[in-house]
Amino acid sequence: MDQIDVQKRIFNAAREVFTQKGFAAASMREIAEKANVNKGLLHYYKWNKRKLFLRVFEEAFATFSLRANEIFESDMPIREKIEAFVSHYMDLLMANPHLPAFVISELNRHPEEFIRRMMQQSNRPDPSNFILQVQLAGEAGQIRPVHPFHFFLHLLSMCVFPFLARPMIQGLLKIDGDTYIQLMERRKAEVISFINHSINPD
Amino acid sequence: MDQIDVQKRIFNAAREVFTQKGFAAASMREIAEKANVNKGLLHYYKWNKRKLFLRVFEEAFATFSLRANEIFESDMPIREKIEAFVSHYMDLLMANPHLPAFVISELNRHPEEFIRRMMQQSNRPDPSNFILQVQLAGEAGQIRPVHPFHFFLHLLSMCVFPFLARPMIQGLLKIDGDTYIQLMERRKAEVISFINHSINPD
DNA sequence: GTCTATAGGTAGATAGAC
DNA sequence: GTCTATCTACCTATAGAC
Repeated sequence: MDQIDVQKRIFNAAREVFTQKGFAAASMREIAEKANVNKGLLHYYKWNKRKLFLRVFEEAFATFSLRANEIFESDMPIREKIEAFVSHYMDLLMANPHLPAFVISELNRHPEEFIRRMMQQSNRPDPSNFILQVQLAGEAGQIRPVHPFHFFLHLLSMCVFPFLARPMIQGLLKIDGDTYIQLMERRKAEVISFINHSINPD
Repeated sequence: MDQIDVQKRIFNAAREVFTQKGFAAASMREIAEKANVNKGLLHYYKWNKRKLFLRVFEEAFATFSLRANEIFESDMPIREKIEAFVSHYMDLLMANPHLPAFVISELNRHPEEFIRRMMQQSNRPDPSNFILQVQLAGEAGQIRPVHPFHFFLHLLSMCVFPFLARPMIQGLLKIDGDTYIQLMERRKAEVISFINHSINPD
């Protein structure tokens, strides 16, 4: 572990601490300890708490928005695209189960700054292609006409929310983390089926 | 404002500060200032930061779980109950638009403690009645048979998630807070219609 | 590059005057 | 009940020895 480049050790430690504790509860001391470097070194490498946090947050946010854009902008028929989104996006969420809560928490802590900063970046989420496709598919009779933006929100909500409410759901069902992942794996088919039944033309 | 009972002023200030900043970023000084009382008074009234926070969190959590239980345990046919839930729960969310992010953030910050503490309380969320009703309605052919727990999750997700992702959605659509509320008011009918189309028997 | 020491600030909590 | 003053602990960040 100590073999790895110091810069990388610092950043990995920062990711771990910030995503677990959030900006306010995190400390530079803890990041330094976890990276096995001296506190002073963080500043030698031109980091401060805010810069380190912004890098971690942007990486986390980009993880989710890039994958979503990838799928939304791909060249697939609407139903396949919905299936691909549910399947691949939930895979991503299962691989990073605590990142969604981190992003949502910090995003709501400074909403104006978030809107200002993130929405000017190239990696911002952009479902416009998908929304247009839903609109056109409805007009062409391929699917039941639905409000395209709200449909996008339905899709995203059903995939992401269970990971935000995870502690509550684990408490309700009295299940452990592994069982939770199994439940989410099973959920993919449930979400796809639920959506497909809703958008079948009358 | 200074007329109000000191205890109530303290608690109102605590609610405001904690829900806006979260536990870690909140300070007793700020709560005291907002309540127009001396810092020392907070401790005179036997409060400390943790106790004050727990009261605020429990109140916020109970707000959402009590209303949900109320609807889930009411005596209504399944379709009416779904409509009532979407309508009344989204009303509650619109009336407290920043509480969901607060609850989800803090809940994920200490998941084990949350599961231990909240799930033993009388006001914990309990959708078991609703889940059973969905199961029975499916068997009776009133609705298409669906996985009852995942269906409950679909319903909750579509109502709550848009309030958690609010800054992102406002950024995407370039709309202000008032327009957002209008969008959510409109959303009620979209969610109800989306669900109804999905659960119509084949 | 890596360390120690410390500056400078703010946090929660308490003691005691009034 | 309400105030001031203060304690202890921790934070970020920096200066400077090695």
